Amino acid sequence: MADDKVARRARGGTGRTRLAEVAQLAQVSTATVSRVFNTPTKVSAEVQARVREAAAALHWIPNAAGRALASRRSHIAGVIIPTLDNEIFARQVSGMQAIFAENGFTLLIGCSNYDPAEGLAQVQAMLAQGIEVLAMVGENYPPQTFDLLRQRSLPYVLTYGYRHDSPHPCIGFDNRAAFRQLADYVLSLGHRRIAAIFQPMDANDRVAARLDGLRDGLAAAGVTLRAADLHIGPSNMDFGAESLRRIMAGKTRPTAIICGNDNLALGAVGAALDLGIAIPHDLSITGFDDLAIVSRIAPRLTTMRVDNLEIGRLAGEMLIGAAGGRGMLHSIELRADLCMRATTSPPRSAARAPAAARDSDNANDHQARNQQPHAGIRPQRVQHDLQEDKKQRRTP
Amino acid sequence: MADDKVARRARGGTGRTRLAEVAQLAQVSTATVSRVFNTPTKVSAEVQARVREAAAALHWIPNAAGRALASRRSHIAGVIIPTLDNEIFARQVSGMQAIFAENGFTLLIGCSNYDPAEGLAQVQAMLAQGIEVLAMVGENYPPQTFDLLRQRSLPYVLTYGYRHDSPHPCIGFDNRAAFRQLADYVLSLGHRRIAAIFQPMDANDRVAARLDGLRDGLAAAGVTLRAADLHIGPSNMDFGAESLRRIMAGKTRPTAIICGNDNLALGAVGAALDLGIAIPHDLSITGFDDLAIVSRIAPRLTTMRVDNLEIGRLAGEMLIGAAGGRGMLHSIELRADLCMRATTSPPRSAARAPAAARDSDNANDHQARNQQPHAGIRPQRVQHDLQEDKKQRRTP
DNA sequence: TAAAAGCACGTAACCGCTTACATTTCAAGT
DNA sequence: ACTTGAAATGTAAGCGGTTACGTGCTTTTA
Repeated sequence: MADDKVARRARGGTGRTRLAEVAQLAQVSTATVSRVFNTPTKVSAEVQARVREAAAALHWIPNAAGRALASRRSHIAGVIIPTLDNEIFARQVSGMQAIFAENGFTLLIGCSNYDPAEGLAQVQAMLAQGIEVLAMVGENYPPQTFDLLRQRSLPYVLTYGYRHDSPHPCIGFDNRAAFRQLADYVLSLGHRRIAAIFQPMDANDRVAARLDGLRDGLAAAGVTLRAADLHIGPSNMDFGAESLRRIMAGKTRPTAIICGNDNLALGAVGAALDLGIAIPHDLSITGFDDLAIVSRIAPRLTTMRVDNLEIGRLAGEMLIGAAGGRGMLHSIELRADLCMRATTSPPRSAARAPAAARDSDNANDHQARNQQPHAGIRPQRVQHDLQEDKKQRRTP
Repeated sequence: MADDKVARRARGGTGRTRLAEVAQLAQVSTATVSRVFNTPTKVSAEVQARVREAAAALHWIPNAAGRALASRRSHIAGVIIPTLDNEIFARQVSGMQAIFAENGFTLLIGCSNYDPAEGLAQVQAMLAQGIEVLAMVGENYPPQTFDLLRQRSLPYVLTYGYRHDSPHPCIGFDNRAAFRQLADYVLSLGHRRIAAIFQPMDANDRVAARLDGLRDGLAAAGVTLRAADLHIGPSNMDFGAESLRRIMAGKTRPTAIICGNDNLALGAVGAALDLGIAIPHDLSITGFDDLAIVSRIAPRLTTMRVDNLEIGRLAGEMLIGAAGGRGMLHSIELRADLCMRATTSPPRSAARAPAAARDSDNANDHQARNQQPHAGIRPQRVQHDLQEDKKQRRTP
């Protein structure tokens, strides 16, 4: 009776061919089939051939859920990025995916849209999916997020940013140091009145670090960033353009503008040109990221570059190691390279600039090297991209 | 004896808290816990509260593998794109992910790197993961791919391209018609010697369709595309630039160049400017895609726009419907809108051009309207972006 | 040459959850 | 008062694999 009912129960199933069917066709046990695909050395050649043939004949594709359940390994990795709508994150994901794919891992991608809470939600969803390891851009997530990870002792690594005093393993560059470098460079050109256009820094540790770095540099040179010269808003070209117009509408204009990233810089450059402001003669502008486009359009943007593909790869490799039990999680610092191009030069008032910039007429005069020099010839690329083509590499 | 051994067996498990533990703490059966989270209406309020409390206390996150196995539903969707390194695909994925997330689906992203075989491999991996539905860009996949899908009657939709005679449901625009439109536009400006720079079309149906559309248009006007004027190569700015130099090195230069996409066009424009060729006066250039950047930098590129975010959303919605058993898969054609901007104008030889272009000196002279005009005022946007701001919409 | 040690493969107990069916309870219908 | 049925909960059989153990057999080892 009871047996009847059980037998009558709809034979659930997904309809997909199962390992058991392969086993039946190959006349072996299910265990053997499993071994053929997981530990082939444990199965004789003949049997193996028979099983593979059967599997192929039935178009069998193993069911990942069943496998994950039984083996307690999902072979799924996760990565949380702010948005796919950004070349630099997309590139990181590309690098990571390549590594994970090579190692039989599926990569789950989650976008936080720059919202910490959404980031946490994504992490939870991924934990449900059974990710074995996780990479996350930045460290702006609710503390609870890291508790969850620690609780499950799930290997994770933060990417893009690097802070020597971070409590988490991270792979990236030091935002603060990078902007300090940028500030030093601009100051070395002789600029003393400098404005800044940045993306919002709530929920974005990286941006805050950048601004800190900028301030470090300015402070060291005795220059202050006036409140009126700091514009913070959406990270897009429109805001860059709008901010530039606002900045240049003031009574005393800065001679240089440091932007939080390339998009803002691109917008600012465009707006400046529209206003008839000569770049870099009347105004120097810098970006950050070295988006593919910025070195290919005029005026070629001075910016800083980080090898995001490499960040992705390194993160992938480290996490694969951690998932396998081999390898330890640790931090890796990458260099951010300054790409001096055609949107920076000494200010017109360079004659009155400090010693460093006065020593030699040309020493820091990128303008002379980059823009149409009176001599008519333009040898700028050679000099100009001096740093530009150096490969980025891990800091020793 | 045997019992002893069984009992002694290592208590496997992942270490994660399980539903059973929640049930125990809440003093209910596992079935009830499951119901609380899946069919809450079937559980009384008090019990529900007790269960939720227990789950929260234990930080329980359901195991997706177990759930998938038991329910025969993975709640996983897949999407295959050529590469993440492209704004248009990234945007499609964004749109799709938003919809899927809203519906409790996890989106798996796979990149084929423009390689059909790799695309098939990705599909197989996704089938293993148990995707319930699939979106794929383009239709360039080994036939076997579609067999697999049909075999499992897995709902899928192709995106980006649309062909009324396609055997698959697809959501996108008609590449051929779009390039026909582009060709007609360029011809209407009076151009008769036209060159083309395209990405490779092996393994890329979309590109072939584009070239067909271009040829359709030219043929209708009695113009032929000479072999020497068709340059095919990697879809990047470098190749665009290189091709332009090659084209302009010929004895008789074309007056217009139609590029397969914005990247190629961007490269061509840059190279032309470097050569001192006036755009669009000496040479008109068109792109395709309307990347975010191309309307923000000078000279603003004439191109065509497709709403990729919408494509993603529509695909997501349709597939969600299909996964739920509701809703049918069908094709949707979107418009591709021509964005006439500053890189196209009648050729210098317009005096000898057909009536349409001769009527007014300025009618189609984008150059005059967009670049610094002598008059000082620049009313071009109004006229110029006439079509540019129209929202793209589904073809009725 | 007998005992120990591999090998190759089969058996069956899970993995964590869902869900068909069984059971209990209680208000409504007759 | 008794049947009926809906509502709430429990019981336990899988879902499709993996893998610890067990079972014959063929090689070493002593």
